[in-house]
Amino acid sequence: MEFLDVLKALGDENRIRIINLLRQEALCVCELEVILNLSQSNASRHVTKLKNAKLIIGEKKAQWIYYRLDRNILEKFSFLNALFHEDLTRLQQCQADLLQLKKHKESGIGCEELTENKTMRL
Amino acid sequence: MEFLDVLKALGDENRIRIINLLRQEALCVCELEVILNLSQSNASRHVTKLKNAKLIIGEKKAQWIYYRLDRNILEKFSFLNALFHEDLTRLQQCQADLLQLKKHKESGIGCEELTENKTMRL
DNA sequence: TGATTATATGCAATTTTACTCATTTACGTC
DNA sequence: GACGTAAATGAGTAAAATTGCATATAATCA
Repeated sequence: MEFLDVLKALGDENRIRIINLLRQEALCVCELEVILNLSQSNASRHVTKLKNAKLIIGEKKAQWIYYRLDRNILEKFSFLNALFHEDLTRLQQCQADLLQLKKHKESGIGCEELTENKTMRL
Repeated sequence: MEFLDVLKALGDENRIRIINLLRQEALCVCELEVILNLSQSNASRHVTKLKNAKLIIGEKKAQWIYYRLDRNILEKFSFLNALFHEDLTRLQQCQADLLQLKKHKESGIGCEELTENKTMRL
């Protein structure tokens, strides 16, 4: 059942935290890596698992791949709406992670901003 | 997070099938065993896991323990309502299991009925 | 009391999952 | 083309989960 793949993909703390961040905005692996303090390969593997479960999709932009929630699956399994938009928002860890995300974005050391700054400096 | 325990408990086919049956009515381990064709210890272990995640509670009656969904958790995590009452009902396997449950109940060889018949025969 | 039934659990085997390290592939900059 | 960064993946390991078999406990019945 693909339904079970979805549930299995959700049964991991790191992947729940990733989902929570992507709920807010599209992010690439290197950003998830920093915000959640995961190793590169570990972050990538969790993202791959979420992608295989069709919970997220990635869009390539230059050398980055921006991952975001896939709306198709939200329509397919109605429990995901409640899970993502209600239950997740109440979790302490998820709230803390969103703060980290905000900090990270404001710090201006995001992967893309860095490149843009480099470019601007030329 | 107890939230994660719930998600992990749901990430298994046998446990989803158990949940699906208990959605319909309270059942004891020996009935789940027959309907889902699981070994006794395996059925018991899955039930224990669901119980630990507080998804189900058991009520002892004579030598049986009747397990049913715990309404408290449904109020705590809103996604469970949609999951149990919408998404589960659409799964082929779950629909088939409900038919099996019906058959099992009608057959009159349920654990309690058997005892009742025995009693009546006396 | 002794036999039967329902349930839980200790132990061990097997499978699955998560993780790290090192490497590869792809894209972009100099 | 050489170098640097992003992302994926192969290999290996450690931890966790699933399961079966045998046994233990508790309740019921004869």
